Amino acid sequence: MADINPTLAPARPESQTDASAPRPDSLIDLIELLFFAYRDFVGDPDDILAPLGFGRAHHRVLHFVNRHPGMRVTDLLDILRITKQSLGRVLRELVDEGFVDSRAGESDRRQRLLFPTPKGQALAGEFIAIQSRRISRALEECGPGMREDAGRFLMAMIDPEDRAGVDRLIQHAERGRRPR
Amino acid sequence: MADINPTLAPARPESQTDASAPRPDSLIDLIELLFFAYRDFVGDPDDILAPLGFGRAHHRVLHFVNRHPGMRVTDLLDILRITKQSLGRVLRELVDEGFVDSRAGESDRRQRLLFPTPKGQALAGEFIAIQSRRISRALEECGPGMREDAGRFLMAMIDPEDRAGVDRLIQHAERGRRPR
DNA sequence: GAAAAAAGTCAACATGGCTGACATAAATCC
DNA sequence: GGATTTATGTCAGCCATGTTGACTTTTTTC
Repeated sequence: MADINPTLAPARPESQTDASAPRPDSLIDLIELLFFAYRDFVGDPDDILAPLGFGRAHHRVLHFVNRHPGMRVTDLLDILRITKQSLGRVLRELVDEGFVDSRAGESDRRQRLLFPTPKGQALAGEFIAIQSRRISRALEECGPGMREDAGRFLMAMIDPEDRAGVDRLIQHAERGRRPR
Repeated sequence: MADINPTLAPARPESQTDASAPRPDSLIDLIELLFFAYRDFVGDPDDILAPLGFGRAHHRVLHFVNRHPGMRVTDLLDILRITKQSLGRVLRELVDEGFVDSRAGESDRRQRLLFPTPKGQALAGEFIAIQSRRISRALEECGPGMREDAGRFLMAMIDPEDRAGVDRLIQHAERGRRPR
């Protein structure tokens, strides 16, 4: 990234900040780091998506379908917090191109349960691999303990009322049940 | 509900993980936590933006203009990594509505140097306040030391070749608004 | 004086959000 | 058994924000 224009000295009114007390200012660097970190993080899958004619929306959908095979459309809407129509467009493309399979539920035949096809699993695996590589590298640079610390920090950044749901979602995939 | 995908299901790493070396698979939870954390994080300013008829693009532009008063359009393009045309649209609205001021450079009159107006500073301050509040709360929940740890982790998540630039960007603004 | 740089603009298009209205099948309630 | 609710899908259109490509103007630099 290039240097910011160094030629001008702006006069700012509040430049007489008092460096002693913990200023709200002191967290701006974390705000910006989160911006840049996330930008690179979600940029990783782009190279894989582009040749397929897919975008980031496809990534998100396929990721969660793959993580929670058999999830309902409603579950997905709840996780992604987008409208049925927005999801429908992306989901249809994933089904048409053979990355996701949609079958009627056995107990409730109104439901369409979503499953990744082998092709879909492979693609989802690529996304996980490339993003895991970035995280893994970052954790190694930070030394031991950061895996847990980062997890706690990120969880604490989530709206308190959503944390239980997110936790269930993560745990759930590791136990093999459907989100409720 | 049975697990239909035994091929992906072994991605239940935690069951037989040895804690020594982080395997790629074990990082899926961090991938998802980052997704949810960032979603809530960037969702904060939305309530402020909506009544103004602005979107997240306006937020990003105003933030960096406010942090680096007198920056050139080129600098902003470099930070945001969007096209001149995309930026132009958003920037014009911010200027028209009196949040950003654009003046010709003194030493190089081709340049348009960007400054936040008092109104722009106030709005940018609101964004910083609400996002700082979330981070601050998260850090408190995590205990001491997390501020530095989170900073190191996030920096390590950035593409190595960009880190120096990001660091310069952050330092530059925090070191008083004087050119070096 | 020519070339390069900084910025702006026009036109067209893609992605992925959104609202509103409506359709269908299946489950559930009374 | 009929009414209602639920889960899903779909059409139509709009909006925000990204893209490419071509071109202009002003100013600086070589």
